[in-house]
Amino acid sequence: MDVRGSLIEAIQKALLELTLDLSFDEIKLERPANPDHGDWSTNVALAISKTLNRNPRDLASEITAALEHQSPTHVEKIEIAGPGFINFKLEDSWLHDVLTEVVDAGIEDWARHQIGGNQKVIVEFVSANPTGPLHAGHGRGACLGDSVARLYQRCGYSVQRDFYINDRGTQMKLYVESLAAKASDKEIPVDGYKGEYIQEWAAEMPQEADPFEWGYQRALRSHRETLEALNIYFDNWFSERSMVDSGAIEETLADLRNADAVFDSDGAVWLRSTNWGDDKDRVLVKSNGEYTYLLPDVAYHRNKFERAEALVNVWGADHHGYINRMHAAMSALGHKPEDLKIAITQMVRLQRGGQEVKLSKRTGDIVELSEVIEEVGSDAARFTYLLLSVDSSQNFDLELVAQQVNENPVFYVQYAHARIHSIMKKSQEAGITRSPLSETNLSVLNHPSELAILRSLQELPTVVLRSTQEVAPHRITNWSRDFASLFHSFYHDCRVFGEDIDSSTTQARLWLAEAARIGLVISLDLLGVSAPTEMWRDEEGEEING
RNA sequence: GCCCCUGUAGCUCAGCUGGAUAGAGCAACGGACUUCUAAUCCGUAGGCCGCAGGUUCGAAUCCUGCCGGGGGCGCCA
Repeated sequence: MDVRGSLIEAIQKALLELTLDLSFDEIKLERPANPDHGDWSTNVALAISKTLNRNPRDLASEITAALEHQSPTHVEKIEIAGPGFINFKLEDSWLHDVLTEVVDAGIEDWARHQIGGNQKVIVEFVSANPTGPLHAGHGRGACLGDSVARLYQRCGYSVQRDFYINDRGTQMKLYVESLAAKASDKEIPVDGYKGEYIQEWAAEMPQEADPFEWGYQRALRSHRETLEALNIYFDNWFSERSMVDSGAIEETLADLRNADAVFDSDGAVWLRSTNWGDDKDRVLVKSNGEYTYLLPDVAYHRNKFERAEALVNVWGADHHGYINRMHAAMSALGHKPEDLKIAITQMVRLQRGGQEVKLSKRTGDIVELSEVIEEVGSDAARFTYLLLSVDSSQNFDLELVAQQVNENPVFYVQYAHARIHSIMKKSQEAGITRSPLSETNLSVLNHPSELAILRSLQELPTVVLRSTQEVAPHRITNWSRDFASLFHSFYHDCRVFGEDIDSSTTQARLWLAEAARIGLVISLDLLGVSAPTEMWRDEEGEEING
């Protein structure tokens, strides 16, 4: 059991002595921001004082007295502060235990959770129409979805990545018509696609090819290649058309009818989504007999629920109005809304040197995601897309991310990793071998910079958990920045080896570096960013990754 | 008009499941390379947390209203 758990248990026991029965989860233990407030702190006395109608400081002193009888491990001092906080000052040894835990768990198991219980989760993301290349805005959803999938995996879920392909319907028809028109030098339809790529792809298309099938495959290949450049791979490319062929769409409609969730009006078939909190009922089948976008998508979600117990969708901000109707449809089919989690990413505004670059797919002046990757590199692209909360809109400045290394934190984090490798390599070259951890005296680690690294490592499991629950990989990005900063400080303050460093210190610091490496690799992997072992910079200041 | 996101340092943003003195990066200024990579480190300065109420022992965080910014409100996808 870690310190946190044993402290909470101790508090629980102390409360029982005062005939107060609180559950483990009711007792909050926090890491205070101010070091003067100790290593851990609880507000439990404040929280219960109201219902007991007692003075919180009196309660705190009674709880503290009961705690002191138990003398919990690592606890050096217990203090009451402010309105009634109970602060625990711990011996440094608790952090030395953290080091051992981290190294024992390793990259594989530190900050890994089993809360998923191998439950199947499908993360659906990107799902861009196969009507043209992915643009820069898709990058955010792509990086987010992939990172969320990695987070779920780390929390013990069995994850599949799904890409839903709208390979039928109006937009597809317009795309194919545009492509065919361009190929035969005819006028592109009024609402058609007019981007540069239409011309390029039309020129590639063999004369005898079926524009529909060829155009569809061409767009899919474009998507696949771009995503692979970001190291993103899908388990399922799910075709909308396939559900027409299999009858799944009609089955879905029948299921909705059986659930009394549809009605006919004005010659159209409607989903009674207002029954489940939507502002309007929604058309499923138009009066001309064609499906709207909604019905096949409902069928697709029905299919996903056949394959998994929980679903996560990553949608763009323009789809937010769609959440209610999809939840309504799933409720009608007997699923729980909380089993379909929908993350909305706010807009990405692409800029180049402060000048806005338009994202529109139909102006013909698009910036493709592949161009972004080419310009800034996969690592910088992923890190940048995952830097902000998805609730904030993002200005992604290509020039800044590609060139101004100082404003670009990805290199800062990767450099910390490269430095660790350099320490390992150089110490080996100096003839130092790392002795087993069990034979290493960690108590020499007492410099604030050393202890700060261990404190931060101790927090990573919590960060991972919250990141997953909140669909918020940016917490990982921010943790990795803060952690890299702590490592760089340590690097400066504490030399690992050299003439004036005794061998026991060298040994302990080598293990500290190893623990730091584990933390960095885990966090970078969750972001899908590489962890280079060397990074050098040439004389012009351009970065070169090794 | 309705719905979603948002407003925190000059700029870009964390922090929001209520906690103690609100943080980081960049920009500005001043320091640190004979030593494991200076892509680094240390320091200084910089804040009515949009505004006004409310709840609370305690509010950047929760609630209400207002103001500003972005997005969405089709038998389009």
